[in-house]
Amino acid sequence: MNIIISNSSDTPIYSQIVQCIQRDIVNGVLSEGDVLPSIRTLAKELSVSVITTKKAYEILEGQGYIETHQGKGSFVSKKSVTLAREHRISAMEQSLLDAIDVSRELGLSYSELTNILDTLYKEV
Amino acid sequence: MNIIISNSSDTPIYSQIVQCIQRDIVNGVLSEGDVLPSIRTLAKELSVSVITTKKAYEILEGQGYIETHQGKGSFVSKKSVTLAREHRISAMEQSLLDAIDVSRELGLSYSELTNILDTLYKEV
Amino acid sequence: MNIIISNSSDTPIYSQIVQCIQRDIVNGVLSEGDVLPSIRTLAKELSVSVITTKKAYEILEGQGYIETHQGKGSFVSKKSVTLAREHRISAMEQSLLDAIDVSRELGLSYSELTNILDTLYKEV
Amino acid sequence: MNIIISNSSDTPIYSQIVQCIQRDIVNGVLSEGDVLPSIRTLAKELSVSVITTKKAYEILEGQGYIETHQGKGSFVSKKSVTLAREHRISAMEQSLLDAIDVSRELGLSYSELTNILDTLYKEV
DNA sequence: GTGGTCTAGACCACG
DNA sequence: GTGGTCTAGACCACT
Repeated sequence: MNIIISNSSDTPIYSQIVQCIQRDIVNGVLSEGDVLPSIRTLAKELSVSVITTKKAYEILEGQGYIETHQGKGSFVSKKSVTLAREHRISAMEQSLLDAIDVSRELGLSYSELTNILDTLYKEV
Repeated sequence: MNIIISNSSDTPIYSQIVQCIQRDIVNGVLSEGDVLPSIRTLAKELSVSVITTKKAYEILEGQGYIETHQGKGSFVSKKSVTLAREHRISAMEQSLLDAIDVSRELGLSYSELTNILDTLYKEV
Repeated sequence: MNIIISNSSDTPIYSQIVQCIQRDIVNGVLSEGDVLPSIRTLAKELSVSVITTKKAYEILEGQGYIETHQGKGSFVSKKSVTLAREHRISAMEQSLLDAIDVSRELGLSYSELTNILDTLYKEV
Repeated sequence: MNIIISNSSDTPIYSQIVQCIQRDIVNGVLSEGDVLPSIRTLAKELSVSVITTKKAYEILEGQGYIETHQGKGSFVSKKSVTLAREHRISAMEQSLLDAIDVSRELGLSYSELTNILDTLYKEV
């Protein structure tokens, strides 16, 4: 598990934590049943407030990624992998839809759009 | 010119105004030298505070889209069209790059990515 | 007499008119007793409001540069040349004082300051 | 940190605040990473509206002098010292250029100009 | 009429 | 505690 947060970013710290954990679940770095660090441990590691890590865990629990059991800790849930994958797919589709919208707004044809995608794909 | 704002949106009202005007500049609805409605007139039309419309105009001026002169009003600047177009293109490229990143994260091939793009393009 | 105004400048138009006329008096383009164009004529030439030219003339009269006689027009006053010269000298001194202030703030020595002045003088 | 504002001045209060903070950065009174007083605290101290201090901080952020993060406060940025110094130098050069322009307009020689500078330098 | 500055409040999000 | 957004007024300068 690998969480890096940036104080200078404009996305809230708790969101950054949420995204990092979701990413690790998609990547397979975190698997079903794995234990997450306690909110206090994580808060210390990241030098942030306990409130902040707590909020992140609450969001992840609300979305079904993790399950928290009193006195035992937080665990990666069964459905988390499927959830995370669906989440990333819909994010990708939304990005593509955004690009399509703008390309039409700019008067570009479909082949012009795919050419740009092609170029970008080779670059990175 | 056509500005529609939503109070329930989570993007601030002044941002919505900024985006609408930028969009109208890209679309050619607003051209170089055109006068924008006064901050007070626009505020009445949209039923928002004068300060909100003023903030939108200040941002647009800071980005070089418009020029504001005391006692005269606000005007679409010369470089606005170029600026707006560049802005939209880079936004589209960023969307595509995001989609590419996620597709790789999910282990999709390039042809799988373009198939999704193709499907989405026909749908909307 | 040569008045050029800029709508995009942030100095008010009436100030620009005042400065242009003061400058022409210093330069000798306007001499004691010369007639100035009427406020209406000047307003037409410059494509500005009559109120604006009127304000400029009022300021010039208040400072003693011109004299306005009902039905005859506005004339360059006797003391205008002396006035204008003094005005420019004090403006120059103020600029030098500003530069001195900043040079001290930056920790520059007197010789460093004069070196910069020397360089700038040769450049322009 | 030392901010003094004048209500009777014709420069807006928020500009005065901006200038004071820029000056303190040049002087080294404020250094990279230092926390600025919160906009509310500063507003109380100066007996001005929160919006006025906020506007000052927004301008400083736009110019790159400070960084503001929600819930954390405003901090002096890395590049602030360089920025501030460059800013002051170009301001000083502009003052000198203005003085040179006027001296030529008045028909003064270079030595007459430096004599005036010399006199002024000793006076203050 | 226009924008520029300022006030004295309010509610929300973040830590 | 912090800043971010917004309101509903006010007075002034410029055209």
